[in-house]
Amino acid sequence: MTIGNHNGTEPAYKRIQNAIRERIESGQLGPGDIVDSERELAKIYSVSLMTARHALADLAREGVVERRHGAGTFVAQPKIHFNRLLGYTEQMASLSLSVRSRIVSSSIVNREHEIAARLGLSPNSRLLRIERVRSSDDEPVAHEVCYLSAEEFGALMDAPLEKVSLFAKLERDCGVELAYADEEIDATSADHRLGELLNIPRGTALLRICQIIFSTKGRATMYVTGFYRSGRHTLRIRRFR
Amino acid sequence: MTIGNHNGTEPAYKRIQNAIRERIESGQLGPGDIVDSERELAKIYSVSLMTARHALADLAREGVVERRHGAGTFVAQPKIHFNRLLGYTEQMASLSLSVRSRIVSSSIVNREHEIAARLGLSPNSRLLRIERVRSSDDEPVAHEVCYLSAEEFGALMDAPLEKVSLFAKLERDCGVELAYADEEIDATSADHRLGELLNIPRGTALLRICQIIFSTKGRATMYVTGFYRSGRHTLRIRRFR
DNA sequence: AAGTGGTCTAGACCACGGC
DNA sequence: CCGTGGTCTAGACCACTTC
Repeated sequence: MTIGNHNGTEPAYKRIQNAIRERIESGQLGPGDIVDSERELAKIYSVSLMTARHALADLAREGVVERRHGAGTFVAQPKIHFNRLLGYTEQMASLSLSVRSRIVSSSIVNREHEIAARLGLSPNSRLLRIERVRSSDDEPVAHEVCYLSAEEFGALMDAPLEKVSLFAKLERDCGVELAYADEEIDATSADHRLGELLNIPRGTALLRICQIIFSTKGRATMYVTGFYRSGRHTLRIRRFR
Repeated sequence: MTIGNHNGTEPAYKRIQNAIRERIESGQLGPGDIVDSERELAKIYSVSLMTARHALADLAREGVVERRHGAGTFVAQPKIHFNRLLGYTEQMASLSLSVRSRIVSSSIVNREHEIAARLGLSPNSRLLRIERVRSSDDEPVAHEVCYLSAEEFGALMDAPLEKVSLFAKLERDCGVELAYADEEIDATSADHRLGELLNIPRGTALLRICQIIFSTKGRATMYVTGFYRSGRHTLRIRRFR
C-alpha cells in the first residue's frame, strides 16, 4: 500500500479540485448542480474519504461550491463582485460608459516627502506625477492625481494615457500585478482650482478618494487622490461583519 | 475505543481553537509567539493528529495564527480591520471616542414604498423609522435614519437607543445576526434641515452613506441613510483586484 | 432507509526549517 | 538531526435531508 505524497506530483486533493473547477468553467456543471459526493470522489480518484473531503471543504471555503449537511455539495451561484479594485477607465467601461482623459500635467517631482514615504521610498525620491481630468460626454466629472516612483515608472511620462487605462498599462507593459488598495473616502467642497478644472461652482460637494495601491508583492506602487463630482458618482461596496 | 462525536458537546477541534483564542485574548500569547504544535495539541487534548491539525488549519484560515512549514505555528500580527461592518456607536468605541445619540423622532410609517421593497416587504408594509443625530463632544456630527419592519421590530420603538447601540440591541435582544451590508457612498451638501440638525451652514459638504443591512440568513433587515460631516469622518476600506 | 456531510481515530510518509 | 507542518489512509460514528 502506498502512503503519503509519493512522486513529485500535485496533491490528490488539488487534482480533484481542478477537475471540478474545469467542469464548472466548461459549463458541464452550472450553478445549483450537484457535485460528486465525498464517497463518490473517493472511489473515482482512489483516495480516502478524508482526502475527498479536504478537496470539497476547501472549494466550499473559496465559495466555488456550497455544502448542505445531509443533502449534498452543489455548485455555488456565481459571485457578484463587490469592492473590486478597478481603475477609473475600467469602471466606466464595466458600466458601458466611455471616458476620456485630459492630461493636465505630467512631471517629475521630488518634494512630496509624505507621499514618497507612503510609497515606501526615501523622502526625497523622484516621483512621476500625473494629473488628469476625466470626462464623460465632454463634461468633466473627475480629477485625479497619481504618483509613482520615477525610477521605476519614469517611462510612463510620455505614455498616451488619454486613451489607455493606467491600470492596464502597469499590468500589461510594466509587469506589475496590482493586488489591493487601501482607501480613504470623505466629502469636500470644490475650491477655486477644482471648480475651474471641473467646470463647477466653488463649494460644490465632491467625493474625495485617496488610495494607496499595492502590488501582489506587497509593494506600495501608486498613490492616487481623486475628486469626483457628486451626483455623477456613487461608490458601491459590500462590508461584512 | 470511543469514536465519533459522542455526547452532545462541542467538537474537539473547536474546544482547542477556543482555548488558543482565549490565550491570545488574555495576553498569555502575543503576536509572533509560537503556538503548541499539532503533535503537542494532540497529546494535551487526547485527540488524533488530524483533529489537532484541523483546529490549527482553521485558525490559520481565519488569520488568527500563521503556519510556517517546518518551523511551527505562530500567533498572527493583530489584524487591521478593514471594511468591517460596524454600527456607528461601535465604530466610535473602537476609536475610543464617545458618542451620544439624540432621537429626533421614532415612529411607524407605511408610505415608504421603495424602502419597504428594498427590505423585501410588500410596498405598504408598516416600517419602524428611527431618526437620530449623533454627537461627539456635544457637537452634532452625523444624522442617521433607519428603517426596520415594524411587524418584527416594533418593540424597539421605545428602546433607550440614546445609550445602546442599535446593532447590539438587534443582535443581543432580537436574536438577529447581522452579516453584511451593501452600501452606496457619495457626497452631497447640507440642505436647510440638515444644516439645522447638525448646526452647520447650508451647503457644507457631507458624506452620504446608504446601507441595506442583511442578516446571516440573507434577509434584508435594516435600511439606513446617514449624513456625516466632512472633516470629521473618513471611511477607510480595502479593495481587492 | 439510504445517502450526505461533519467529526474523529491512529497511525503513515514527505518536505522543509533551524540548530 | 529532529521537530514542524502538509498530505494521506481506511476505516468509524453521528446528525441531517430526502424519499
